[in-house]
Amino acid sequence: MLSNSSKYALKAVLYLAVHSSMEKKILAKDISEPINVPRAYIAKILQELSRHNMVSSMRGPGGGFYLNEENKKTLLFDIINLIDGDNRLTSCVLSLHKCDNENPCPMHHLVDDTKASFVKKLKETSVEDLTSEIRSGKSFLPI
Amino acid sequence: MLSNSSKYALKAVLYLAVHSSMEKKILAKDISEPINVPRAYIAKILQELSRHNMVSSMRGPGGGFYLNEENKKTLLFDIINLIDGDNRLTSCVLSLHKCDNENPCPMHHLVDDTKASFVKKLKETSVEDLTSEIRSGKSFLPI
DNA sequence: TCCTAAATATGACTAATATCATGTTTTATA
DNA sequence: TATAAAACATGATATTAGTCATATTTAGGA
Repeated sequence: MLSNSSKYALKAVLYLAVHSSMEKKILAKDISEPINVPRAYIAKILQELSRHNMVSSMRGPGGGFYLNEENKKTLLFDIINLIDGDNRLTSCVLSLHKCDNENPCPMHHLVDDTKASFVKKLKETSVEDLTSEIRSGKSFLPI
Repeated sequence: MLSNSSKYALKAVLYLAVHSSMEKKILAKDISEPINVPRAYIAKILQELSRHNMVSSMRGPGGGFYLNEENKKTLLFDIINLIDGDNRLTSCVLSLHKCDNENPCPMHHLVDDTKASFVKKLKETSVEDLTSEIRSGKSFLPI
């Protein structure tokens, strides 16, 4: 469904969303431990996210990663697309190029609506939206 | 979502379902071409399916692969599980081990019902079911 | 019974993904 | 302005998924 990398990206961003702010930046190594992702690896992913304006960062002493207000509005869909590539989510289940509603593959009807609704949700849910859920104790971000 | 291998497996089985019978066995190489999967690779997958009774085969001259009536009742879920391993379909989106309905991860609610309905469909759909769809021209199995 | 055609088994190779390591640049502070 | 702490960039390694090749076994037909 999702690559490890994009799962890591989501976990890191959600962690930042809950624990960081402009005044409280967090080091890569202090993100890696609680979300249980290798330090150097999450650093690399954070840099990619930073380059595309999905997380904010500051170099030097007192620096680190954090989310600004704009970052928090990032859609889950955009994070996944950045890390996993454009069409991992939307391509045919059997990877048939010609598959569409006019020329459906044998599994098309079986998965089309569930997939569409999944993608729809990813497109209408922002980091911010999930954050409030976590804050209110409706969901958790453990290992 | 699904690994290439299990997509290949599904395509091969569906191809056999439509084109083969006990009297009309098909060679691995004559399956590989129409479904656009490397010959040696699909052979390997077919052997795995054969070992687990999801396709039938016969060695020697005039041999090949085919589906018997029992094979056709195989559920899509079983094929995917065999190739991709038990919990690829059912595990948490973020790969959190502790994630369940009592302890949902932040994305749990977002994906739970769509995933459940997807798995449900895979569990209640057999190869046979899809075959009739293909035969009646409601869906297609091209490249 | 010998030859050939097929699946089967096994292992080697390749490519993609994931992980690690090292050096460079930026920024704050003394 | 020197030093240290951090992100950033790049490339190397390891692991896994996917692909290929070769040898073995089985079955049918001459």
